[in-house]
Amino acid sequence: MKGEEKYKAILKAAKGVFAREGFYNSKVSEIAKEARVADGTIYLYFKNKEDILISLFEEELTRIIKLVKGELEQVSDPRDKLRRFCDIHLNMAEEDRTLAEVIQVELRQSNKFMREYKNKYFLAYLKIVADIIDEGKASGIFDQDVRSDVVARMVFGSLDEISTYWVTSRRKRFDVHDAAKTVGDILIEGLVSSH
Amino acid sequence: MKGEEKYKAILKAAKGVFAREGFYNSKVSEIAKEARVADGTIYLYFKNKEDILISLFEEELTRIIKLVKGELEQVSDPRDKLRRFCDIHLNMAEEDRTLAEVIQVELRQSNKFMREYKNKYFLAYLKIVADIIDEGKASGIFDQDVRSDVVARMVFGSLDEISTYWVTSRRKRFDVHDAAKTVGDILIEGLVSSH
Amino acid sequence: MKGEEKYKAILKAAKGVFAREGFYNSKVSEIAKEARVADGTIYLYFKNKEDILISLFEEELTRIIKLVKGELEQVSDPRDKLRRFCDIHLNMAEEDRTLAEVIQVELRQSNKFMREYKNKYFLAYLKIVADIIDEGKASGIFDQDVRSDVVARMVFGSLDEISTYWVTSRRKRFDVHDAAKTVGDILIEGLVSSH
Amino acid sequence: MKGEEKYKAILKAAKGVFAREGFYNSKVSEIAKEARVADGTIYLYFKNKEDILISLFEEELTRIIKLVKGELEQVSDPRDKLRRFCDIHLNMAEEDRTLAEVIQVELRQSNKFMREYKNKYFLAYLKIVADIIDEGKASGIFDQDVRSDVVARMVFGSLDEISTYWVTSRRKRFDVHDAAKTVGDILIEGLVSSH
DNA sequence: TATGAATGAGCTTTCATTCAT
DNA sequence: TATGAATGAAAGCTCATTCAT
Repeated sequence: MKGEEKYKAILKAAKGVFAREGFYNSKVSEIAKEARVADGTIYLYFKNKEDILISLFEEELTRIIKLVKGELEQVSDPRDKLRRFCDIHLNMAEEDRTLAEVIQVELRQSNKFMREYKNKYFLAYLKIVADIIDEGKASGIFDQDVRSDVVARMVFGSLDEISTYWVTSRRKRFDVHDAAKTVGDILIEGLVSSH
Repeated sequence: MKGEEKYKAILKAAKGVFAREGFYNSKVSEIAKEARVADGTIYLYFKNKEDILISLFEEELTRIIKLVKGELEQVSDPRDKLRRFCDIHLNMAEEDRTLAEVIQVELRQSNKFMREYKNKYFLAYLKIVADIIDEGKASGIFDQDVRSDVVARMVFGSLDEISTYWVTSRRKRFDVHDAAKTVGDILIEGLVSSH
Repeated sequence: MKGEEKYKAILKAAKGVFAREGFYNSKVSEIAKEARVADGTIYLYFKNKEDILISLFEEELTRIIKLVKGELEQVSDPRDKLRRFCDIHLNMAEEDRTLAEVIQVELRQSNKFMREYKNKYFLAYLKIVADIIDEGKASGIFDQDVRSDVVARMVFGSLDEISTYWVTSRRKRFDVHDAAKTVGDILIEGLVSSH
Repeated sequence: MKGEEKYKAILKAAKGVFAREGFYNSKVSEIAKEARVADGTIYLYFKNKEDILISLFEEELTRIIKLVKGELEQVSDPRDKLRRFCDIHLNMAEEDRTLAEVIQVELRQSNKFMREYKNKYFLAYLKIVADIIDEGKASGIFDQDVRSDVVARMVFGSLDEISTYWVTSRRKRFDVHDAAKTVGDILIEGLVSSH
C-alpha cells in the first residue's frame, strides 16, 4: 500500500468512525487501526484530526457535486431538474448511510469548524440548487420574486431533515423515493408562478 | 441567589457557552464561572455536563412549544397557521440567536445523544406542524396524499436551515420575515390540493 | 435527640459505613444520612473524617477492654485466661461482624493513621495479653525466655487473621469456638515450660 | 529504557509510594514522577491505579513464593520447615521494609479489593504453610486434630503482626531472628502430638 | 515514509469541609 | 446547636500529537 492508497484508506476509515461515534468521540487511534496504518502515519497525510474531517467533506462533496451535475445535465426542464435533485440527494443518503450520517451530524459538529472553514464545497452544492431556481426564474416558470439563495437553503434543509428522519428511524417508515417526490412536488407547485 | 435562581443561572450560562464553543469544547468550569457559582454547585443541579444540555433543551422547548401553541390558537385557517408558524420560528431565531445556535448546532452534536435521548420535546415541536397539516387535510384545503410527518420534517428542515443561514452570515443578507413569507407561501402553494 | 445521643448515633452510623465501604470509600454525607443528622452537624462533634474513625476505635476498644478484663477477672490460671481471651476475641468478631471488619480493615487503612495516632487503646488491648503471659511466667507455668510483648503480638495476630478468614468466607467453614480452642491450645502447649 | 524496563520501573516506584503514602493517598502522578515516566505512560502498562497494586502483589508474591519454596526444599523435617518459614518471612520483612509495608497495609486496603480479587497468590502463599502442617500430620509429628487451614492463618497472622510491630517501631526493640525462633518454637511445641 | 511508544495538558467529577441562616 | 447548600481543590484518566528509530 503506497501513498495515495493510504490517504484513501484513512479517509475511508474516518468516514466509518466519524459516522459511528461522532467527531468528538472518535479517536485518531481507532481510525488508524481501521485504516491499518500506525497512528503517526495519519499525521503524514493530515495536519490534525479536524483536517481529516475537512478533507473527507471535500473529497465526498467533490465526488457528489460531479455526480449530481452529471445527472442534471441530462434533464432540461428546471422542474424536472428539481425533482431529479431531490431524488438523487435522498437516494445517496439511502445508499450510503454512513456518508449521510457524517454529513448530517458532523457538518454541524463544531461551530469553529463551520465558521472558520468557509466550506466552499458545501456552497457549491447549494449553488446547484440555486442555479436550478435561477434557470426556472429566467424561463418564466418559477416565480420571479423568490430569492434563489433562500430557496436553495429551503430545498437542502428539507431534504437533509428528511434524510435525518430516515436515517435515525430504526424501522424505515417511508420510502425515500416517495419522500423525494413529495418534496419535489410541493416545492415545484409552490414555486411555479401565476396561480 | 437561591435554589431555583441558581438553576436558571446555570442554564443561562450554559446556553451562552454551548452556543459559543459547542458542546464538546465547552468547559463545565466556564459555565460555572459565567453563572457565578462554584464548579461543584453545578453538580447539585445537574447529573453531568450532558444533563445540562438535555435540561436546556427541555426548558427551552417547553417554553417555545407553549408560546407557539398560544400564538396559533389565535389563528384558524391552516394556511395562516403555517405562515404564522414559519414567522414565529424564524423570529425566535432572530431574537435569540444564542438559542438558535444551541438548537441548531447542539441538537445534532452527537449521534448518541440524539438517538438515545428520544427527545420527546423535539417531537412535540414537530407535532405542532404535523397537526396543522392534518387539519388542512381534514378540511380539504391541503392535498390528501402527503404524509404529514414527512411534511413536518420538511417544514422544520427548511426553517432550520434558513435560520442557520441567517445566523452564520455575519452581514445579514435578508430579512427573516421576508424569508418566512417565502417559505410559507411556497409550502402553502405546494400543499393546496387541486391545481 | 440531644448532644450525647447524636454523638453516639454518628459513631454507630460510621461503624456500619466504614465496615461496608472501607474508610476511604466512605462518604461523610452517607454517615450523616444514616445517623439522621445534617452533614454539618458531624463537624460539631468531630474534627474531621479521620477523627470519626479514631473516636470509633477509642469507644469500641474502651468498651472491649472493660468487657474482656471483667471476664478474665473471673479466671485465675493464666492458661485458662489465655484460652478465655481467645474465645472472647473470636466470639466478639462473630457477634459483631461490623466491628470486626472495621478493626481488621480500617485499623490498617492508613499508614499515617497507624503511625501518628499512637493508638494507646490498641496497646492497652495488647497489654491484656502481655499481662497474662507475664503472669504465667511469674508463676513458673510459662517459659521464662519468651518476650511477652512479642507473644502478645503473636496472639493478637493469630486471632485477627483467623477472624479475617472467618469474616471474609461467605460460607463459614469453621466454628469460631473450635478455632479459639485450637489457637489457645497450641499457644499454651507452646508456652508451657520444660517439655 | 524500553518496555519491560518501564513496567518494572513503574512497579518499583509504586511500591515505594504505596508504602509511604498508603494506596488511597498515593497519586498516580507521583508514581509517574518517581518512575521518571509521563503520567500517561502508566496507563500503557496498567489499566488503572488499582491494577498497579494488584500487579505489584502478583509480581512480588510470585517471587516470594518461588524463593520460599526453594528454601524449604532443602529441609525435610516439618518442624524445621516451619522454623525456616518463620525465619524467612520475618527476614524478608526486615530486608525489604517497603515490601512489608505494602503487603501489610495495602493488602487490607479495601474490603472490595480483598473480596473481589480472589487473591490466588496470597492463597498460594498460605498453602505453603498448610502443606507443612499436613506433612507433619501425615508423618505423625503434628497433632491430627488441628485444621491445617486454620493453623496456616495462625502462622501467617503471627508473623505478619510481628513484622508490623517491627516495622512500625522506630527503635527496633527486638531482633527478627529471635522473634522468628520464638514463634517457631511456640508453634512447634504447640503442634506436636502426645504431650 | 512508517511506526507506535511516549508524552502531558486538560477535563470532568467527587466530596470533605465551611458558613450563612 | 443544627442545617444543608455551596464551595473549590484535587486527581484519575484520556487521547491528540510528537519523535526516536
